[in-house]
Amino acid sequence: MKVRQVEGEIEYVNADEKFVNHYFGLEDDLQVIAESINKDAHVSRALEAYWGLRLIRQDPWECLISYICATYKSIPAIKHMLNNMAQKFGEKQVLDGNNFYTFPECKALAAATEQDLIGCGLGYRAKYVLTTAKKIREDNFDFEALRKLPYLETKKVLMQFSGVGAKVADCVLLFSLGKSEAFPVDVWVKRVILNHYGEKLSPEVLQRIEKSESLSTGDYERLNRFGRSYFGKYAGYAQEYLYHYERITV
DNA sequence: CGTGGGCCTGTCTA
DNA sequence: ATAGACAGGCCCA
Repeated sequence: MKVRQVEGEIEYVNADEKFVNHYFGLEDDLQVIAESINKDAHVSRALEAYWGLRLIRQDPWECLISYICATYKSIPAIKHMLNNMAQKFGEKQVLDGNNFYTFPECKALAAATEQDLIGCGLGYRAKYVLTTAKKIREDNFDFEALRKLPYLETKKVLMQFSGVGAKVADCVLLFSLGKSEAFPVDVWVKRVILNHYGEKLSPEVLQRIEKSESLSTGDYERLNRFGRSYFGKYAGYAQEYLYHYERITV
């Protein structure tokens, strides 16, 4: 499948238009979403600066494993790891004479050894990926069933997997399970909140997260809850715009 | 039940 | 060039 964007127009080259629209969130009504999350001048600036930014709908399995791998890693390093895994455990596809590798199936990773995965550069994450893949296979786990559950319940289920804490769970909920109220708090979102929403938190909490490098479980919950209650049912979209704005612009 | 320390290793900077 | 810091957090004590 091949698709590209040229001058704001999307070209569907041998691609399933319906799939592409769904995958890139093109069906989402940005006007409605923007009205819903446009609570203050700062998020308003972010919306204007990156108008058109949307949430993708990844495959939940792929999303889960990718974010397990993403912990405590830089983005280039994450890409590298995922490429290694795809080459070693994915299926080869040829398009226009170029080789590509699909994201590995659960079956393939469950059959891997820890050393295989360490060889892909996963480090200590190898154990998490392996344990999670095996559990999904043993339980015959159904990601689709999660779509019917409410946000908090779904999050609890995901957090039972090895290597999945609140942040990873929130990312999977947002980017693959359609839970638009999920509000992942990573280091960048933490900076957003410190720099622009400090007055929304209690002074004690504010002071604590300012001086600490990492986020405790409790403080993650507090920032996450702030995002969801302040921005509402499309908090995840607010998160995306604010995150992007903080990374690129500020 | 909440909190702090340790962690594989690829990238980037000094 | 090569060492050292840091990275889209999680687990365990």
